[in-house]
Amino acid sequence: MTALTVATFNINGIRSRLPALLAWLERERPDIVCLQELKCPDEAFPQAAIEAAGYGALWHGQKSWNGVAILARGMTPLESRRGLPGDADDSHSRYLEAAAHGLIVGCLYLPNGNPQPGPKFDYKLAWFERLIAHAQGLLDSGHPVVLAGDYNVVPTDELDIYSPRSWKKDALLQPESRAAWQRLLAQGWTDALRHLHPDARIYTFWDYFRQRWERDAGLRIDHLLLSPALAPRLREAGVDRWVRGEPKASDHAPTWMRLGA
DNA sequence: ATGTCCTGGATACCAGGA
Repeated sequence: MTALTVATFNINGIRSRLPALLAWLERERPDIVCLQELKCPDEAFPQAAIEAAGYGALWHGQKSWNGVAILARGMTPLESRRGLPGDADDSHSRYLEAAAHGLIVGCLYLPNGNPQPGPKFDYKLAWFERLIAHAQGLLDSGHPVVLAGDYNVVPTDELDIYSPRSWKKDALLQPESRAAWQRLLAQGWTDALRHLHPDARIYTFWDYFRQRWERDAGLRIDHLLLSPALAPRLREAGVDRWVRGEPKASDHAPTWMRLGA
């Protein structure tokens, strides 16, 4: 086994953000990348540019919204699942799973759920239940698994958000969202960033509104979870904040962890 | 309520989503 960097990045439109993605890949050279919010139909995915950067890719896109991809440096990931089980009528492209560099990687874009209450929030919670059910199966397999992506959940009011005041009614902070997150973790998953930095304020998303980047008014909603088989390899984790400060940046920054050999 | 930025459809802006 070799050391690996695994990252997740909500890119908010892969076509308009392709130069930013390529610059980040070149500078940080992650081994595995989970991307969300491609906002791009399958036929328009920029495969050639990503391959030229040294990455094989799988993608599950759709027109206008959602869309997830898994990149692996020097290889093409081997797809194991496209879409979460449990609802044949769910047309959103929000889950993709593959084997790469000796890991099973689940890349997810959990529904935002706003406004709440309402049908979008119900969809979020139902999607979360399907994720929890599927995650249990992954744990039962005993394989080394990473579940990475935009969970659209701020785990706590204290270290995961600059101030909860103006977000109290937001779907990202609701008790139901947080309870689902806690039930997922209670299966045995390790929240990589929080595990290594138990007392640090960590943000991965800064809203475009109201100069929230300039004020460092962020939220931690992009998460990397490790299965018990993999947790002993966790060495480092962080957020590539420099990406958020570039011109025309996504509202999220890449979030990563380093696994030892 | 406000603010910004993406996509797509039909225009020289708007709607929908986040």
